[in-house]
Amino acid sequence: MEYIKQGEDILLKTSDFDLDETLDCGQAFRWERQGNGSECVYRGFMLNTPLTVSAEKDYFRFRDTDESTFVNVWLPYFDLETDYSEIKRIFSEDPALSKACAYAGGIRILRQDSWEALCSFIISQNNNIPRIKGIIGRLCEMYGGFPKFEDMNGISPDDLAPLRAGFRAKYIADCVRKLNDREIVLDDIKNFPTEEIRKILMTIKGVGPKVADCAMLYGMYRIDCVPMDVWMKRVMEQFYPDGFPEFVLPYAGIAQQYLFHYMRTGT
DNA sequence: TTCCAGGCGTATC
DNA sequence: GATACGCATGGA
Repeated sequence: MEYIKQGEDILLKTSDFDLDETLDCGQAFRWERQGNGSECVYRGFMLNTPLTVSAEKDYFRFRDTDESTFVNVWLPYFDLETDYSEIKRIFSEDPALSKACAYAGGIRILRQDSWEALCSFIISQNNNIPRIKGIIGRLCEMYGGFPKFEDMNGISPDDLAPLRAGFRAKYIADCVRKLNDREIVLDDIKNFPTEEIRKILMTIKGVGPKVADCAMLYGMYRIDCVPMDVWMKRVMEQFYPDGFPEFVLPYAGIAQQYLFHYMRTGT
């Protein structure tokens, strides 16, 4: 991984990175593909930090940002300092994972903000991706950007009616209240053991095992967490009736991302 | 019209 | 602890 500045833009050379596979595989909901389809350009945000990123012949072009933001926000966000070739080499010992990596080897885990991930995946439950994006988009409209939970202090489910989030509105309200009351402090618990974080997150209404694991995997970089949704249950039944092999476990969350995408859009 | 979507709360056993 | 059912909304 190396980058250079070119005028206002930053050009990045790296491997194991595909924008479509990474930004459109159900781990983040605020990236929109631009243009006609022939060129690969995405615009989106991490909280309220904007970015336009495109894939060109030999590099990725990062626009609407600056070097300090690139280094401090986007390098970690796209997990660009992790060697995915090595992880895929480990996965290549497993037949199903090997296929999943061959199908979409440019997936990376997005290291998102813990609150943004938690909020997004509360909204995701029993929902489809276009509608998840719609609800989060309306949340951002309501607040002029992705709100801090402090901005939402005192919110009631009725206040959230314009989001058309359905039964999830009361879950968002409960989450916001617990964070504002400091009943749960994400910055503190993200250092706790995984099991303990999961237990604490699940005290929030509407947060069960799956949403908790998404919040941990995408919002706290717990790459051993495997969110078990309907698709991953199918994967496990079909390929891993006795669970993942031992050598996958430390990276099971990343394995999950390849397999989820493969099961959902491949085959 | 009915079914389903990156689940979870609740009731019941 | 396991299982069945309802849930807001909107697209297919």
